[in-house]
Amino acid sequence: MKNLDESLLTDIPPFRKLHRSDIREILDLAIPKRFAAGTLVFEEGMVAERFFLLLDGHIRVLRTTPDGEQVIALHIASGQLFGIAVALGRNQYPASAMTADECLVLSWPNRVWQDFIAKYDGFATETYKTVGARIEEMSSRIVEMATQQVEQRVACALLRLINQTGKKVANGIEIDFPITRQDISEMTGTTLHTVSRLLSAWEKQGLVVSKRRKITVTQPHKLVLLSGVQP
Amino acid sequence: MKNLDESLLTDIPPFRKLHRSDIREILDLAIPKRFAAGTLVFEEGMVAERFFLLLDGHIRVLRTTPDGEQVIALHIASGQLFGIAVALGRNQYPASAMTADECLVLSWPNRVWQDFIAKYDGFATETYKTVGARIEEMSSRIVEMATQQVEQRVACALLRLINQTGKKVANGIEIDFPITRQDISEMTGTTLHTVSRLLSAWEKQGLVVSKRRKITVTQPHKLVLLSGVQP
DNA sequence: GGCGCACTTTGCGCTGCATCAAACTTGGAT
DNA sequence: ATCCAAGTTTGATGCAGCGCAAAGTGCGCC
Repeated sequence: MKNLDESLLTDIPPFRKLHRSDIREILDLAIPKRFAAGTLVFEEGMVAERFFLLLDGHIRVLRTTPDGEQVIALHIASGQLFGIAVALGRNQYPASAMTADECLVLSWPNRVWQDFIAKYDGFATETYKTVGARIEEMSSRIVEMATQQVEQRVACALLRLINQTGKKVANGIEIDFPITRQDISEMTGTTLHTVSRLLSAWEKQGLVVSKRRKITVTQPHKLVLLSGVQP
Repeated sequence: MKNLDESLLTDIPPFRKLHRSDIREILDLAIPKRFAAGTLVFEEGMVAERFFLLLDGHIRVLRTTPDGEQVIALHIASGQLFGIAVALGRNQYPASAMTADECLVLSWPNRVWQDFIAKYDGFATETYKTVGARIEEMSSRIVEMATQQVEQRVACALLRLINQTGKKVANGIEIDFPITRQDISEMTGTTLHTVSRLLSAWEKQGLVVSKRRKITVTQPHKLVLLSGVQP
């Protein structure tokens, strides 16, 4: 499309070191698109032809089991690349990407990837830093799922969410996109019932406040205690 | 050290496209080292100064929880790079690497990484393909842990092991390095007791044969059925 | 050859969490 | 204003698999 403003990319790590003219070139190759909440950007198994940058909103990376259960592998916050199968030598997307709220996304065809890597200083390094962070997150989740009880896993999931996408508000830190008990159960490998019971209990103890599709953590510190890191 | 033979690297993907002279250069920069079974090559949290290639043997990638429990994140088969924190913008190793059997390892200082990437055609691509495969494996494990019963998870773990490091023998496919019930429990987030019960049951049904520290899968197909993929 | 350790097996009771079931709440659509 | 679907809460029940305990077995080593 036309006339995306250069300032869109200047604060985003993979592009931070670039000159205005480089950013212009990059933007001119991009296709911007708006997605409504709850829509798929791409689906697991699709042939990967493009890679994406989330400019605004929040994205869930999902995998679906043969019998239709969903698991949320991770969340993408704005400013991050996603769907970068091309960077990892995959020709299909290994998971689906669904918007959690309204999203603004840029995308480029895979063929420009090599140019970006070769031409733009810091692009490769910063991108693979993101990959490294995601690997670290995934491996932490594996450790959690292997060793911790449900309560601790849910606490960890909540902490991770407020760290990554939390917004400071009057009474604490809130998760600034709509999220249901079901979503949290899909992040932690439990059921929405159990998550509901936990949140109710925590609300009674004053650790969190939650309305429908909205959670605010009022006492992160106490949640950390529950999560069972370094006892 | 001296005089490593060029043929060591010619079949290994990241180096496959290179000329003999390039391989010579690369080998001259490498330090080879032998590790006995059950020793640490590097430890979680250590400042990452080198990256590694496993020439022979098998390596377990471990993480340890605050209360001392171990989780096996993945296994490395010979011919693969590991400890490539440098490729992912990390300056500490995010996990420990322990040999499962006797291993022969090459290593290089991180500072040559950029040169390898820049200079050697296909090195980056092949390396990141490996990274992609590991991400895929980890995300599959997350899905399994979130949705499957212990029996299915153990079946999956066994299948993964024989696919990655299995050796065909007379009566089936064996895992060709020593592995205990405890190890399998650390891969699947269960207890050695449960693994022992499962293996005993499977042995009665003729799916596997196992001796101490040794497992042979005799009927992989039936194990696939148990593992619960695509019903 | 036999001591001792590391690994394995098996039994039993208990519990954390899933499963089933049903009512309640909320916000958006008409 | 009313209705409805989506999300949430709460109770009751069952069982997979963990924790604990104790005995068995193969292997390396002196």
